[in-house]
Amino acid sequence: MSQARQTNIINLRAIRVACQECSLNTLCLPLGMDQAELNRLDDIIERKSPVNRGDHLFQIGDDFHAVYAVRSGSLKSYATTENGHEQIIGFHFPGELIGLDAIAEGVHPLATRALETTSVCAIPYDQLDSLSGELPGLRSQLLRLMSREISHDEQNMIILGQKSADERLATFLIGLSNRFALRGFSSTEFNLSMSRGDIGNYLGLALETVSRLFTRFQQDGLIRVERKFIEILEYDQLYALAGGEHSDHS
Amino acid sequence: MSQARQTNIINLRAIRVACQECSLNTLCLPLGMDQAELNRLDDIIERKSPVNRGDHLFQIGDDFHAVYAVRSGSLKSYATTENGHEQIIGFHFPGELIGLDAIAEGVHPLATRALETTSVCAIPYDQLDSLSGELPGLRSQLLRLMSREISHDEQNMIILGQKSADERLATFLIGLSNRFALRGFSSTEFNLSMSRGDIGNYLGLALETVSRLFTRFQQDGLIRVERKFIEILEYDQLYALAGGEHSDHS
DNA sequence: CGATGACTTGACTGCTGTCAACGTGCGTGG
DNA sequence: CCACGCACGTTGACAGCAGTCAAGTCATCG
Repeated sequence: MSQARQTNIINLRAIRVACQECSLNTLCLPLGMDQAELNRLDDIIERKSPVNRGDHLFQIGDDFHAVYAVRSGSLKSYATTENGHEQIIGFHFPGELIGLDAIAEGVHPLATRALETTSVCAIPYDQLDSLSGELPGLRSQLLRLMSREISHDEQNMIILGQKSADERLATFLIGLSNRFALRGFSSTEFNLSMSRGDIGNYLGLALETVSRLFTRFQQDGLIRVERKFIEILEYDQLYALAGGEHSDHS
Repeated sequence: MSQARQTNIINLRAIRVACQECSLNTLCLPLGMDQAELNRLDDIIERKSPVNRGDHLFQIGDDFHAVYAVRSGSLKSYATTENGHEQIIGFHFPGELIGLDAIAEGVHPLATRALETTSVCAIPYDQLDSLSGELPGLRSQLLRLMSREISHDEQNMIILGQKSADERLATFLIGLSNRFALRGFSSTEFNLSMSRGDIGNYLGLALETVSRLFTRFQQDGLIRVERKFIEILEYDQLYALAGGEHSDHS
C-alpha cells in the first residue's frame, strides 16, 4: 500500500512539503521543535495552492480562523480609511507569519494581498492554540514570533516618527537586504515586488519622493536601480544613512 | 495626576491584592480564567512597591525576565538613537502589559520609565510561559493581549504614516479618552501625565506644534485645556477630525 | 501599434520644524 | 514669606523639506 511515498500520484500531492523539509523551518513555527512535535504540527497545517498577484488572502473584517505562513512570493497588508485611501502596514516574505493581529478580536483588522504569485501554508488557529498547550516548543516559538512582530512594528514607528525621507528609504532598503540575506538570497541584489507607490505609502512618503530618492541614491553611488531591480553598492554608507545621523545639530 | 509623595508606610502590606480583587482583571491577564486558574496565576505574580516619577522599570538592553502589568499610574516606553535622541513608542496605563516585545530576543529593546508614581505587578516570564501551557484560559488571554499589542502598533503606523498634525493630536486625545473610559475614569475630563514634548515626540511632531494645536483646538471649542488638564467639549467633532477626513479634495 | 499603467522629472506651495523670546508655575533655599 | 532658578509651556518669525499638480517618458501587453 505505502509505495505511494515516492511515486507521487498527482501534482496536487507535491504541494505537501513537510515542515522538516521546508527550507524556512528555522524562521517559521517549527524552530525549536523536535521530530515528534513537528509531526503533530504537520498534521494541522493546510498547504494551499498558490495565490496570484493581486489576490487577497483575506479582507478587512473577515472572520479570523487561521494564520498563514509564507512559503514563497510576497504580500502586503493594508488598512483602508473611510475615504477609501489605503495605508500599507507591512510586506511579508517567506517564513513570516500573517494574521497574528486578528487573534484579539477574532476579525482581521487588515487586508492582505499577494504582490506576485505566492504560496502559503494555512494554520487553523483553534488547533494551533490547543496544540500550543501541549507542545512547549511550539508555544515558545509562537510567543517569540508574536513578540518579534511587536518589536518590528515598534521599529517602524521610529522610522515614521522621526526619520527624514532619505533615512526612511535607506532604512527600508537595508531592511529588505537583511531579510533576503536571512532567507539565503543575495543581500546586495534583489527585485522589488512592490511598486514605488507601495513603498511610498508604506514609508509615509509621496511616490514622487521615492522616485526622486532612488535616482539621487543612484547618483550618489549608493545603489544601482533599474526599474524593479536594485543593487546595493555601498551597504555601509546606506546603513549609516539609515541609522539616522541627524546631521549633527542637536 | 501626580498626587506624588503620599508616603504610606503601612500601605506596603496592602500592596498584595489578589488578581480576583483587582479592578483591572477584565483588562489584564486574568480575563477568562476560573477561580482555580486565578490562584495559580496569583502565586507567580510579584507585587512590587511603587516606582517614582522618572524611575526606570528597565533600560534598553536589560535582560528580560518578567513582563509587567500596570496597576496604577502611567509610564512611557522609548528607544534611543545613536545620537542620544529619544523616540517614545508608547504610553502605558493600568491594566496594560509591558515588555512583551522582549520575549523574542530575551533582551528589552525599549526602556520604560514612570511618568508619575506608579505601581506594577511583575510576572516572571519563565513561569508565565510554563503556566500558560497548563492553563488554556491564561494562554488564550496572553495571545489575545499580544495580538492586541500588534494591532495597536499597526494603528499607530497609520497615524504616523499619513495623518496631518491636527489629525494626529485628535487621534491621540480620542485614544486617551477611550482608554480612560475602559478603566472607569471620565472620558471627557482627565489629566495628562506626559509633557507636551513627550506627546510631540510620540506623534512625530515638534513640541511647539503640539502646543499650537492645543490652543487652536481650544479656540475652535473642541477642548478646554489648562496645563495638564484636558476637557473634551466636542467629542464627535474631535472624533471626526481624528478619523481622517482629508478635507475633501480627493 | 496604440493603450495603459508605472515611473520620472520639474515647478510651485504649504505644512511643520527650527530658532528664539517670553510667560508661567513650582520647588528650593535664604 | 519671598526671591530665585529651572523646567515647562506659549507664541512669533522664518525657512526648508516634502507634498501636490502637471507634463512627459518608458515598458509591457493586448
